Amino acid sequence: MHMANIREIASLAGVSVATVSRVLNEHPYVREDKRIAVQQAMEKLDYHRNLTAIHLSKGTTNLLGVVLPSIEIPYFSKIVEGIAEEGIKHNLQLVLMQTDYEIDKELEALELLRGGLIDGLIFTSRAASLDIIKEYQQHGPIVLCEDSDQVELPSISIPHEQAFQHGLEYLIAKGHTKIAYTLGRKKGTNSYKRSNAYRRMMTKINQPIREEWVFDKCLSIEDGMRVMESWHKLTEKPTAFLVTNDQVAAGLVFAAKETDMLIPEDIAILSFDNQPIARAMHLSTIDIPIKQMGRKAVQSIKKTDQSKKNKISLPFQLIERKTV
Amino acid sequence: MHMANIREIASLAGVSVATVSRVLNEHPYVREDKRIAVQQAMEKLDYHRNLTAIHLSKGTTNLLGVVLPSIEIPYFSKIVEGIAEEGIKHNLQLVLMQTDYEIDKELEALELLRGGLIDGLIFTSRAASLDIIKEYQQHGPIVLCEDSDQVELPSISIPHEQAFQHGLEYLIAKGHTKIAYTLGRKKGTNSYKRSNAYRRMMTKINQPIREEWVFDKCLSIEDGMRVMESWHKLTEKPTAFLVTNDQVAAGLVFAAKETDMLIPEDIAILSFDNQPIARAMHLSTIDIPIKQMGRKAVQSIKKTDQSKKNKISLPFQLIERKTV
DNA sequence: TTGTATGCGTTATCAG
DNA sequence: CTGATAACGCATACAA
Repeated sequence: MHMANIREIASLAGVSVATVSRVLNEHPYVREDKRIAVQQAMEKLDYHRNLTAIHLSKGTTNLLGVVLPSIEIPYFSKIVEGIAEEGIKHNLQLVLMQTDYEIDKELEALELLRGGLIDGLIFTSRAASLDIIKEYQQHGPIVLCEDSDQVELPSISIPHEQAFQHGLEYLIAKGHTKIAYTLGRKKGTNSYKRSNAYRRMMTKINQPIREEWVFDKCLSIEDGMRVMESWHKLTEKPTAFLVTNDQVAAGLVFAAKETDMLIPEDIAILSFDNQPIARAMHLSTIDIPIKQMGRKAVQSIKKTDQSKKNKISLPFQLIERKTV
Repeated sequence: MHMANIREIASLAGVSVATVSRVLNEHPYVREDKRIAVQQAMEKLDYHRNLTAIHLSKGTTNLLGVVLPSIEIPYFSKIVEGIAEEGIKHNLQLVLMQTDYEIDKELEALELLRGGLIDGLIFTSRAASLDIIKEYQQHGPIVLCEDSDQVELPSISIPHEQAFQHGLEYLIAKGHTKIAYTLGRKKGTNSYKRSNAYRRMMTKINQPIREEWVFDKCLSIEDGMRVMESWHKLTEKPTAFLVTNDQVAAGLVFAAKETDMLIPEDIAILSFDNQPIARAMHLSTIDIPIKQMGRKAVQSIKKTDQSKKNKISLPFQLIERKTV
């Protein structure tokens, strides 16, 4: 099946390609009879525009890149959901890039931006350094979904340090002083903030910082179960956990059940996100407007004045349920 | 910042654009000194290829479309994970299209194929009719992730009818005859197969088909909880549930706990997928190689002879745990 | 209101 | 081994 192009339409309709292009793009100033002739020609040859050609000609693609470590983690798929919903309003298609936190893959995403394949790029999380990422700003808007201190790159997040502190204060108010915590990725910016809050808080209430009480690479239910299992091996045992997300909390709860431990009597658990599973399991958690983050990220990309407001902070909210 | 093009490189290096293109594409037959001159020119002008131009010239984009109703449902994000992993091997980028089962959005995806923006399209699920989709095959490979009877469109799936029957037989062997079931989307092909198996099996064991025992639109934890709540209102109550996926099963279990019902004593629950939550909650479930489906879908797209094997069937496996 | 000509940045053919 | 030149398909400034 042959794909007709704009030239063939023009000749069949007895007009120039410019006129065809005009009716294609709904320009004013094209005589009605010609417009009709063109439309009939398009109909007859089953004409449809070649999008790549349009992109080359216009120098823009309406494609938005999204880098994320893994789509299977609910936190990220929810951000993507938000990005997708907002993207549709702006007529943007999403190019998804799963990186597993491999810097090379993140660089590939950046190269797509430089290569003009995507008009903008959202990092839902990252492993690459800011200095590297900044370099690519000249090729298109980039936004980070993290609680960043710098202002050269737009970012959007909840204030993680505050939120974590708030969680700790809540646990302390409930009588806990021996508090362990888990992180998704120790090296991440958000994790860094959370650790900051932890150290500050522990110092304040005169508790030592125990390295064996911080668990890295905790993102899934299985990770949560693994943490609970290692809890049993601890010589000194914490009485409360402040964890990465609801999945990890769920894993902790499931594993606790295996050994007939009582939540929150034996161990209190507070998590982040407030995903559906948290409500279903009565998990106490700190709500994060994740989908909203995705939406705002797209809006930030679309803003022409990327310089105007570089750092967007969203609210969090502690939800009291039955695990603390 | 100006983006240099191939012509500028050519003139700076004192060669033709053809030669530049040759070193760019690592062609043989280009003299070493010229190659070096070109490379130095590229270095000096910080040259990087424009991907859109390449795509237009080559008539191919290395972009693969993926349509799915919602990325938040673990079943779909896991397929995407498989697609992403396999896609990376073939140097494919993913264009994700969330449709919420709206036909218009599926049509948009098909238009991207026709417009040459994507080289192929994977339907992880669909609402549009096969007749419509078939029309677009001329513009690129399309593959369906469903248990399809037709052979004009390539498809990949587990045999849902067999699998559902297997599940029913297991429940029956455990002494159940009053069996309810849930579906993700009644109109979907896979659901259709499941319903077929149900009707056949109920007839076989001389049980009536009760419309109030089939629950539509069940995909999430919340849906599962909702179903359990409506169970209480049933005049005639089933003793077992065969449900869409592990999330729905989890919802049933959580809701059951609210009213102190015992699983499996009061109600048996068997689900599909075997996602991590199933192991964590000791859910009896029918394992589906979801990620593998995604991988195979990409492989099927890449195969030149789309006619060769149009229907791929993957194995399923019943995992006995503690909810039946 | 319309057409011509040029540009977008590559690749590929073909002659040399 | 190299270069001129024609695609690829569309948009658009400019002239008419």
